[in-house]
Amino acid sequence: MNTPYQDAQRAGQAAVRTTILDHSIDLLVTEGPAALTMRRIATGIGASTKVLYTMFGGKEGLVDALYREGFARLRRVQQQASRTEDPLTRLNDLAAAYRAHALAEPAYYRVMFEQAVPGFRPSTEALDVAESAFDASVAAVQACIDSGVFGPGDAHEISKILWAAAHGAVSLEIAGHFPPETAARRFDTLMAAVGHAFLAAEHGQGRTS
Amino acid sequence: MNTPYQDAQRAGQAAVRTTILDHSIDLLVTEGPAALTMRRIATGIGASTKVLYTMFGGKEGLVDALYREGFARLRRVQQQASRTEDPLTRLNDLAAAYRAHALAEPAYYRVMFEQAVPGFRPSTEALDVAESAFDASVAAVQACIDSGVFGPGDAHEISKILWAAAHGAVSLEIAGHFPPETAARRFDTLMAAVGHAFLAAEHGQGRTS
DNA sequence: CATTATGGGTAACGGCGTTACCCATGAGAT
DNA sequence: ATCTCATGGGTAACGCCGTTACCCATAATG
Repeated sequence: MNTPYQDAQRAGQAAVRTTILDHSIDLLVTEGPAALTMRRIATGIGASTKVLYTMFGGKEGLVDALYREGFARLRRVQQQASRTEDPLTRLNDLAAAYRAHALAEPAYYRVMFEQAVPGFRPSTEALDVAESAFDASVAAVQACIDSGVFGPGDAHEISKILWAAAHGAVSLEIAGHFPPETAARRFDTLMAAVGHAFLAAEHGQGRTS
Repeated sequence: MNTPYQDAQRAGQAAVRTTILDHSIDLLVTEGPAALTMRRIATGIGASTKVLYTMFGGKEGLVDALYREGFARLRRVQQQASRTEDPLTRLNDLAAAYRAHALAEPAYYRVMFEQAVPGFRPSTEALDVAESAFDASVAAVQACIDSGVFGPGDAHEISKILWAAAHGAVSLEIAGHFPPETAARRFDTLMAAVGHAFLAAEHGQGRTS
């Protein structure tokens, strides 16, 4: 399919690509989004800015790659948190892991949800990557439904709604609207309230079509 | 207390100040956060950038003023939406108004919640202004508690949790994670689910301390 | 009328994303 | 083996940005 030359070329490009991304991530995490400039990345790896442009097409493309990486990390964290057997406590663990991860890597969270890079909008492929970070959550919700803890419903839909709730609480916390002492309690109260609405029990509020 | 001269001087400064803010808002709403530069504001009002710096101290101060204005508008919208008598439908109206306002003025929403201006963090006074935008919501929750629709609880706390839920759903919608057709339904489902947890009825989930 | 403080305009500094230009390098042809 | 030529990366510039040092006109004070 490819000549050995093309393979080698491509391998070299891939190596350069990961080098660039590694250094960009380093800048992002250690100095924040403001330090993420094309010049600093280029000089940091000992190359000229031209390389970044031929390889990523511009800052937009580079940030898109970081955006994907951010959700890939979230996905990893979510999968590690979904080993618990009991479906309901597993959902709890996933929510807690979501908040912990957001607070632990605020730079990524800003890129992912707070438009830290001024004009950036994720591509549709990037949004798909983001979507896949919540596979574990969907599976946990499905397990809750299958085991009868939750009433019947669309696991995908319920997972999205849980995500919205978790994201809202974490987002306000990071934005400074929730004081640190109360933020954790409010997060737990909100997640418990939403989860409660989907329980199989008694009365039929909160169904999803 | 003040000499007439000082009064006149101050009046002139206040007029210049509102002129600057009006033009900044105009730029923000019509061209988005990227167009909000000190140079464009200055040339737009026919002055030099120096005026902006003597009056606001820098871009940070100017954006802080816009941040306050954004929450002042939200406050106004919320108060207009809180004329309904029945407490529970009033809460519903407030939530709907919150989402409608966020979608109608995305530029403000970005300044308020998505760090549209790269390094900006609101001052504590600005956060207080933000807080006051939710007075109507707190009052509605208190009315729900007083009328027995909600169980006993801290109205302030419950209002914050409702805010977090609404914000999460709207934020994901604006970020592109919720397709337009489903966003409204998800918002309603989430708000219904959270509200349901605080109803006075039967079982005691979702209390707030 | 002379002096002095104040406030705003000019023009610059350093940094940003981006790109036009140029040259070295190496593949393919003769 | 030499030549031609396409390609990829470095240099340096362009036009922005936020910010500020400098200068001068204006107006209050003696």
